[in-house]
Amino acid sequence: MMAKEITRGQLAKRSGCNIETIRYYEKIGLMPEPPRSASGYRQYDENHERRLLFVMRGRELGFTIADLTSLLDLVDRRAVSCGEVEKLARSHLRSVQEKISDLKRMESTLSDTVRSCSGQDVPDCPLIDRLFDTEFN
Amino acid sequence: MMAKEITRGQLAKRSGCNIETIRYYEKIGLMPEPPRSASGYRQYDENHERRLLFVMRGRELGFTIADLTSLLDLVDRRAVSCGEVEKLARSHLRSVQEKISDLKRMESTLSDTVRSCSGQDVPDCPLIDRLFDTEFN
DNA sequence: TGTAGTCCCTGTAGTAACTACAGGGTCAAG
DNA sequence: CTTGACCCTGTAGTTACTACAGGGACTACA
Repeated sequence: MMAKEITRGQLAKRSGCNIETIRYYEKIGLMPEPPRSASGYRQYDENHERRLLFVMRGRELGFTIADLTSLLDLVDRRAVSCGEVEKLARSHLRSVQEKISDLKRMESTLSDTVRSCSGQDVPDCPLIDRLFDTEFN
Repeated sequence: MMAKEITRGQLAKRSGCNIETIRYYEKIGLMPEPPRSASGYRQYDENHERRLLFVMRGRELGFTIADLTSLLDLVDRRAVSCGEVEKLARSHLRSVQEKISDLKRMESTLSDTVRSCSGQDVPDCPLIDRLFDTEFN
């Protein structure tokens, strides 16, 4: 089989991942150390690209590096158990939902407060008042 | 007027702020350096407490330290302009709204995917497939 | 053959907003 | 006078990258 290896820069371009991030993922063990050319250049193949895309998609879904390390470890050990993965994913889902509700709380307070702003160049400001006001914990 | 100064630990307890965080806020200039007792203990008064609560409420609303530095700078210079504050707050509000929509996208993908999980101890898993699948960018 | 430009290599530092030590001094109670 | 709970300082660790600096390698072109 023909290898058609690519460099780190090429992998970065193809995947859309920052070139330094690829090296970072290697350093923390999320990406394997690829073989090197005679002059020390990293040589990546389709498996590396596949794995990098896995990581990138996982990150887009908000999984932590630790989560992805666990998931890829299951894959690497050929020990994927849908039940286990689901457990991790559901726990992540809950944390995403918590973040959403935190942010929604912020959003409603912010928009309520900003709505009552005059927008004029005056020293009296509802937001400043609200932040100083002892009534709001 | 009677001063009734309190220590850092007391301020921490009263405000609910972590004791180390108070020192951190001082280091980055968000809190002023308080006077010291003869033996070097920090002595805080109501103004410090008020300011700390301002910062804590601001952080709860998701403002960055830089935002709060700007806001408090306006206050300190007695140059609060509701228009200016509103501009900052609206820009922050937009970023909160963006975060919400990012998280909602994550949430829907995650819950869709997890819903199709068998939850059984089997190697075939929709989430893993989805992360590996080239169809999903 | 020389050289310019673009890659790649390494290690390290910086980002945000804290949080948690270690190693030492202080203060109040018994 | 000792014990325990405080306070002080500086520094390192956390998350997930990102951005250098200083040096080698490779390609194209004159």
